Amino acid sequence: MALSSTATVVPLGKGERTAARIREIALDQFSRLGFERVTMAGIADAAGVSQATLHHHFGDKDQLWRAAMLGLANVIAEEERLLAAAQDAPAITQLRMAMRLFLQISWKHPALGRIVALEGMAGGERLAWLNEHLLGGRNRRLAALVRRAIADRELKPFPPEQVVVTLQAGAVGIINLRPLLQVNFGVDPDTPRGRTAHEELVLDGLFAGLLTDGTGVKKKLGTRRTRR
Amino acid sequence: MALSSTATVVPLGKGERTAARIREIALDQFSRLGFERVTMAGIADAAGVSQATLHHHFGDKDQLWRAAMLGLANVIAEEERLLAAAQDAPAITQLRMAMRLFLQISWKHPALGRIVALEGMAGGERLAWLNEHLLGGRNRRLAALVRRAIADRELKPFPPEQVVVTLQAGAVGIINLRPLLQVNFGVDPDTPRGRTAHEELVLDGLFAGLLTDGTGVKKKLGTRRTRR
DNA sequence: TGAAAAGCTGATCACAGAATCAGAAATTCT
DNA sequence: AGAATTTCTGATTCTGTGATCAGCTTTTCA
Repeated sequence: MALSSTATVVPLGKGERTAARIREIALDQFSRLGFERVTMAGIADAAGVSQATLHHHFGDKDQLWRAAMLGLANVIAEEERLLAAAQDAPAITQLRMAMRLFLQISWKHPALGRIVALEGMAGGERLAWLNEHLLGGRNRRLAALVRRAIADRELKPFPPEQVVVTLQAGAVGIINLRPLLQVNFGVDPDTPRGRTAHEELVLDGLFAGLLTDGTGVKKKLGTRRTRR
Repeated sequence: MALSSTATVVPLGKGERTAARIREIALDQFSRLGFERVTMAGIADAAGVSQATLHHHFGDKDQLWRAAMLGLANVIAEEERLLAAAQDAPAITQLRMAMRLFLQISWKHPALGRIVALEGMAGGERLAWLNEHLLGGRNRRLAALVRRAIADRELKPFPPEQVVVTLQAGAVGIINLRPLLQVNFGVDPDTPRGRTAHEELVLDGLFAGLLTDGTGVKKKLGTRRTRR
């Protein structure tokens, strides 16, 4: 039940507090199990309220889902803010930073990656909603960065939209297929060490490629950490 | 309702025919919607039989799921066979071929990638089953190839298991996040042209990296097609 | 050809989960 | 304090879904 820092200073009333708690729990469950496997009773239980309370605050299950998703808006805004600080850097640097940020943020807020993967695969109305309200702007901005990086001759001239989704899909896939990693190789990526190794692998793998440059020596790239 | 070529020569009886049809439809629906969103009634409807028939042939929903999944065994066997033909080639070549095969096969049998993604993300009993009965051997074989390729100094020395899952996740993610691609950029990867471009992007992107080598000229790699 | 087995169905049951509602309890407002 | 409003609940309804079963039809086979 660790709650995120809601930046509001207003001392929210009782109703708003339980509503917020419900939203958090709902976000967690929705992202973990997917829409269908989540039950109103389950959320109510975890939140320590009656099922009817959920309906009182949010109407129906769909509306609760949307309310919960808006909790991710903060997360994305956080990424935007950190990225905006580097807006004068070369496009390729910003791109790399964006991917690193996404991985780090996905680590801090696992719901983000899981939701993108789950709904991105399912398609349908919920994906459309997510895109309109949460992801669309970010994706368009990334595509613009890719275009600039290609113009700068820093990226190979693949179709920019596909590059964005490739980067995104790679990251999302890797974040979410952890169970596969665990089941197959007994590796636990849920440790600080494992996580860092994973990040490096993803970033270097995607950007610089897995192949050596022929000499057997891994060329060290600019992987400097984003300052916090 | 285009049915795949069941290689059996025995002129299967009526019961086996409908059972096979049910399995096919079930595989399609399970991979598309995930276990929970699939209903027995839906499958029965699509197969043109009564719901009770499903239970007659397969017992319960879980058993039907497993029966349907075994349909993928052929697909994986097909990959194995094509790959075995190149077992004397360098490990890195085999790896690249394996990835290309996986992409091509996933195109021909979309259920494979979707299932791996869906269940790989969900974890749980069904993933364990899949791993034991379908994917485990393949993954271990890929890991061995990666190890050899690293020993040959062809791949950077990342942890082999993570490399496998990275490759797999990248491919799976890209195959399955098509709706995301479509929603965001209006690109339709479901065309021969789009598909090929996609394959190249994934393979070159993952293996050689998205970055140019500094000269702005894309180094052409051995992307020769597997003969059929 | 006739009996046995296999294939299949409509009807029905049991149950989980979403949604509703009247009213109790708590909070806010004047 | 007392009214009004908000917050919350237990009980209930309703719908969708998995599963069962008795019996009809078709196929198999001796």
